[in-house]
Amino acid sequence: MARSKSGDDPSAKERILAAAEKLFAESGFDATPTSRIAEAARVPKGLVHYYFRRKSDLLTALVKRLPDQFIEPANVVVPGDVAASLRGLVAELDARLSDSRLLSHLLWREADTHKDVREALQARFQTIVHQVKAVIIAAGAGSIALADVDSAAGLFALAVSYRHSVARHPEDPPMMDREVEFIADALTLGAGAKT
Amino acid sequence: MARSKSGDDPSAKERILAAAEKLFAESGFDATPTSRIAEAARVPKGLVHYYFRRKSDLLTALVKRLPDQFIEPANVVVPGDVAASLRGLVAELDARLSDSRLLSHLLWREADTHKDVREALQARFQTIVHQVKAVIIAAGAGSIALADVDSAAGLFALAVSYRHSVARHPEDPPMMDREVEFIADALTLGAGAKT
Amino acid sequence: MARSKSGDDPSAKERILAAAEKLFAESGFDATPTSRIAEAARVPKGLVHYYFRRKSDLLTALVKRLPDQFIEPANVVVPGDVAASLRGLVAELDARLSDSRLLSHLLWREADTHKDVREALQARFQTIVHQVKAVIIAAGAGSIALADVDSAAGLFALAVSYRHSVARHPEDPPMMDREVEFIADALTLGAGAKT
Amino acid sequence: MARSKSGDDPSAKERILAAAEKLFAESGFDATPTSRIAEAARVPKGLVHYYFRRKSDLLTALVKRLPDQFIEPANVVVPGDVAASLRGLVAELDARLSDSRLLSHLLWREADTHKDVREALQARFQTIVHQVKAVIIAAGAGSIALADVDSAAGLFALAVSYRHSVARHPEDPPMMDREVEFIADALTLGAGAKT
DNA sequence: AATGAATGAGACTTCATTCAT
DNA sequence: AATGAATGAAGTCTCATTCAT
Repeated sequence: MARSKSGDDPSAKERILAAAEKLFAESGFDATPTSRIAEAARVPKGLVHYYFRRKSDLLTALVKRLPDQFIEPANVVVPGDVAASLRGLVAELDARLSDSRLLSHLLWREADTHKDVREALQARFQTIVHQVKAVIIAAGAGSIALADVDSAAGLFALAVSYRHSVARHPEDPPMMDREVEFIADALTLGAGAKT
Repeated sequence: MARSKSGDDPSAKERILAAAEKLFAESGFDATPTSRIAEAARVPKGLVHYYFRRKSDLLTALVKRLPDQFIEPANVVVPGDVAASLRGLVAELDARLSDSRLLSHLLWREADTHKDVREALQARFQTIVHQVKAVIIAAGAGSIALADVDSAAGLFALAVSYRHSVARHPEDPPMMDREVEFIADALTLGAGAKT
Repeated sequence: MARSKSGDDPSAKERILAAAEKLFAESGFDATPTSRIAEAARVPKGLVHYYFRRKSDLLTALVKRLPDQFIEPANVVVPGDVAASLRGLVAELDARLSDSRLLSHLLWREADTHKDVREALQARFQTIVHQVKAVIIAAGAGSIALADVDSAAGLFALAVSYRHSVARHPEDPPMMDREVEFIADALTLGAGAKT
Repeated sequence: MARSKSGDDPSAKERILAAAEKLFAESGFDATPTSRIAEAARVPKGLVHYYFRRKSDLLTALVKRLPDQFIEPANVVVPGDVAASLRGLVAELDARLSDSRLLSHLLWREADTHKDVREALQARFQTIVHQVKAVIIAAGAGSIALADVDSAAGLFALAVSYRHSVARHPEDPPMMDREVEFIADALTLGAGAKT
């Protein structure tokens, strides 16, 4: 009886979080009543507030579920081939972030109103920038101008973030593999080297 | 005080829109009660709904106030110098968009929930992409690979949009002139030409 | 210019009343905003309140437009034939009341809330009863029991009122010629005579 | 006072319905704010909307409380005496409907605006017509013309409905036993038989 | 006489949150 | 630990009515 509702169902708390993530992403934080979350999670309304005293605690908990992005650069670096390395990094980030696409987008939207969320997103952005730089340097050592690395990593992180967080509507400008190629090539050719 | 409501004061309707823009940008659309807008605009609560029957009409009206972005490419193109041309374009767009920074940011956030807003932003994005392409082609004719223009224009527009729409918190990664330079150089050097 | 909007149009005041009658009957008094009346009457909103300071004045004015129901019994009485006389009376009332069907129904509905209206309807009902009695007596003199006249006239007036005021939905039980026939026959045959 | 909310008090939900019935009947549906209902029921305003999400749900719930009118014809039929049978039926209906006089009247008034209500009233009317016919046929078998039964039942049902639904003001024409007698006699005497 | 901008009271409704059980 | 009834604050929106012109 203690686990009457379990079996292999995720725990009630887990179901609540999953429902919140889905509904927040669909309709926005403010437009999603906790009652609808309870309904979607198939738990009584009271339980939502039992686990998450304030509604915003749901958002905070969701932020904590953001998957870690730490990637072993070694796994994607193809020494001497920046383009291939970046392609590998894109694939790796995609795989790792695709699970949390809804979540990323939702956080992006609520970042303004919730400090928690904003900080989490900023940290995530910085993490990506650092990883990109590490990969570029590891792959391009000797063949690229270091002066370009910051610019390229910034653009790259921007593109990836945009693709995973902001651009969610089918009509949005797709974030495009050719641009990534463009950056890689530019680096290799030493664009900006003269700067 | 005798002429508090007349003289050089903007009209009540204008004050309402200005207050809405400010408050929406500060706290978000949902978190801003119309009553606070009325208060900030120094008009009675009823007048807000007299001019804007539904709250979302305020957003629609705000969208219509988005300044036109049509720029005469001729004004910024420096023939033969892509970097200078893009720098000119950035300056031009900055000047034109800086007035509506709050507005852009607010719209970006509400794009998910309001179709009007989403469409306006998408149109605006496309406009910028087209202008960038026109400038690049005009400035770089003969010296750049046309195959790169789309990639470069996409990245550039993305950067500009991001800078004007998303990055608003002082802690956000600043949108960076060096990246623009990087793109220009890459184009000139023919990055991606081999694709 | 004084009659700039006239021509053969009914006066603005008249148009307002007509619009009010139609809209009140369609949606009810409370559910009809004066603004919609103004719109339907093609007059500025201010004019409605200029002519009818309070909204309820519209109802009062409408009551005053109730057509007089005074019928010359002589016109419908067929001496010696009660059935024919009642049939004539029905036709006469129908002709006279059909113009005001909307109005009757509307008044019926609002009778509870507006004393004016209630009194007008009661007066109208009494008028009809009296007329029915007069017709029956004139037509049936000698051949019917006077004791029945009140009962018959009451039923008859009830049927007519119902038909003109309450039963407006197509699905409502139609008010039925056979019943009128039934009453006439009953009178002639002396139903209730033994009472 | 310690048990003000418990004991033999009807439940809060019941009190709300009772208050709504009373106030709607007194002032009409539109003119009764839910806040006044809450006040009359001695419950906080929020509770009214907790039980009845929309105000119109109150009406729907009230409709469902309409007492069933199914009467065992056997209980009122006096074989061979139509008049007595109809008198019995009137008494029976009166006893059964008198509790819901306010309710009936209120529903009648709102029938135009609320489809639910209209349908309920129409069904109720048909039920009464059928019962009247059954009683007449059972009581008058052999002694009345079947051709008259429909007319008579229609008139009778009309009178009863009117009496229970419309005529509520003391000044309204009373609904009158003599009319019922009149109908019974007419049936027995074969009024309309020649039709 | 006529107009429509302006006003503010108040209605319905939603919902996060509390609390007794 | 869990529940769902209960609460009341707050929001959006409608509208009759007033008033300056």
